[in-house]
Amino acid sequence: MSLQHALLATLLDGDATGYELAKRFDIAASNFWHAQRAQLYAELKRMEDKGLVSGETVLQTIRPNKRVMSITEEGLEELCRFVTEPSDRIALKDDLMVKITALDIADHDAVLADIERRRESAVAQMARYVGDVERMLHGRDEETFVRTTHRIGPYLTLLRGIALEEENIRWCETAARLVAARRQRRTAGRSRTA
Amino acid sequence: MSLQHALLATLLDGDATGYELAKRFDIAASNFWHAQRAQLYAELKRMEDKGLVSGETVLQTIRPNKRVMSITEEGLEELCRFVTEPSDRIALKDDLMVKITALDIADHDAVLADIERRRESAVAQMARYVGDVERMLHGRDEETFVRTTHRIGPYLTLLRGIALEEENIRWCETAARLVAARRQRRTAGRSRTA
DNA sequence: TCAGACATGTAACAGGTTACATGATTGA
DNA sequence: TCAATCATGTAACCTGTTACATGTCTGA
Repeated sequence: MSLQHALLATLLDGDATGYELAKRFDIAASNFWHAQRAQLYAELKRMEDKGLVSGETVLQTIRPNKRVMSITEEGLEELCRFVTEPSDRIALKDDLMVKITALDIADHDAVLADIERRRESAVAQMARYVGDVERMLHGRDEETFVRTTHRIGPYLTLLRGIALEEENIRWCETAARLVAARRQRRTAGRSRTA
Repeated sequence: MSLQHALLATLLDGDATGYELAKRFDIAASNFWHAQRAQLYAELKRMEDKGLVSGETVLQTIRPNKRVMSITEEGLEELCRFVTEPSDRIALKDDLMVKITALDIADHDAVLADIERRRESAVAQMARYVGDVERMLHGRDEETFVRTTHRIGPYLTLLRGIALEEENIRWCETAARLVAARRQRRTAGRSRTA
C-alpha cells in the first residue's frame, strides 16, 4: 500500500498535524491521490508504530491539543527505497466515463449538464495549478528554476496537473459538441416519425 | 458504488460470462476503471440477487460449464437512472507521482527508468486505442459516424483514452528532460566538490 | 512439455468511506 | 446567528486485492 508513502512524501514539505496534513495532501496531491481524513489518522498511527514518523503532542489552551508528525530517518529511508521501486499502473475510477459509455440509452441533456460540470471544475482546478506554478517559479524561467531550486518534484507534479486538466477541458468540449449534434439528430428523427 | 453500473454498461455490448466480461471490461474500460476478476464474480452474484442481471447456465462438455449473464429490464432502468445522476470527481491513485514528489531525495536514474517505462506503456496503449477507433469508424469520417452509428458512447471514451495517453507521453518526455538536466547538475556539483 | 486460454469460485486480508462524537473560536 | 476552522478520533460498513483450488484443451 502506498498511502503511507504518499504521506511520507507530503511530510517532506514540513512537519504537520493530521489535520494540516489532510488539507495539504488534498491540495498538493490533488491530481494523483485522494484520501479521507479519517483514513489519515489511522494510517499515521500505524506509521508511528512502524517508526516511519514520530509525533509530538503540543499542548494548547484555547484549541484542542495537537500531535505534530515529522518524518524519521527510517521514514526517509523507506521513502527512498520506495522511490527507486518500479511503479504500478495508474488506478483510476471515473464515473462520468461509465455514464458516457451508456449515454445512448438515456437522456442526453442530463449527460450534457454533467459534462459541463466536469469542464467547469477542470477550468477552476487548472487556474489554481497555474497560480501555484507562478508562485513556485517566482519570476524565474523554467531553466533557471530547475537549476536553482531545492526540489523539482512538486513542480513536475504541478505540470502534470495542468496538462491533465487541459486535456479534460478539451475532451469535455469535443464530447459536448458531439453529444449535442446527436441529440439534434434524435430530436429531428423523433419529430419526423411523430 | 458503481462497479455495478460499470458492469451494466459493459453488458450493453452483449451478454457475457464473468470470465468474458472481465476481459472485455479490461479492454473497453481500461482508460477509466479497473477491477479484478475475483471481484466481478462476487459483484455479478449480488447483481443477480438484485435482479439487475440474469444468468443462464450453459452446459459444456469439454469446457467447464458457464453462466452467461445478460442485463434485465430492471438493470437497464437502473443504468438509465445512474446515467442521469451527477458524477463524482475522478478517483485516481498514481504511484509514479508520489515518487516524483519525493524524487529529490533519491536516486534520479531509477526514477528516469520508471518514467521511461510509463512512457512506453502509454505509447503501446495509445496505439491500441487508435486501432480501435479506426475499426470503429470503418472508413467513415467522424461526422458521418456520429450521425449514423447506433452508439457514440464507446467512441467518446476511446477519444478520451487517446487524449489521456498523448498527455501522458508528453508529460513523460518533459519530466525526463528536466530530471536528466538536474541529474547532470548534481553530478557536476559532486565532481566540483570532490 | 510447458504456458496460456477457458471457466468458476472462496477465504483472508487490506484499504477506503460514512457517520458519529466533542466543543471552543472566529468571521460574515 | 450561522457556518467554518481548528483538532482528534472510533465504529461499522463497504470495496478491492491476493492467493488458492480445480481441471481440460490447444498451440508453440
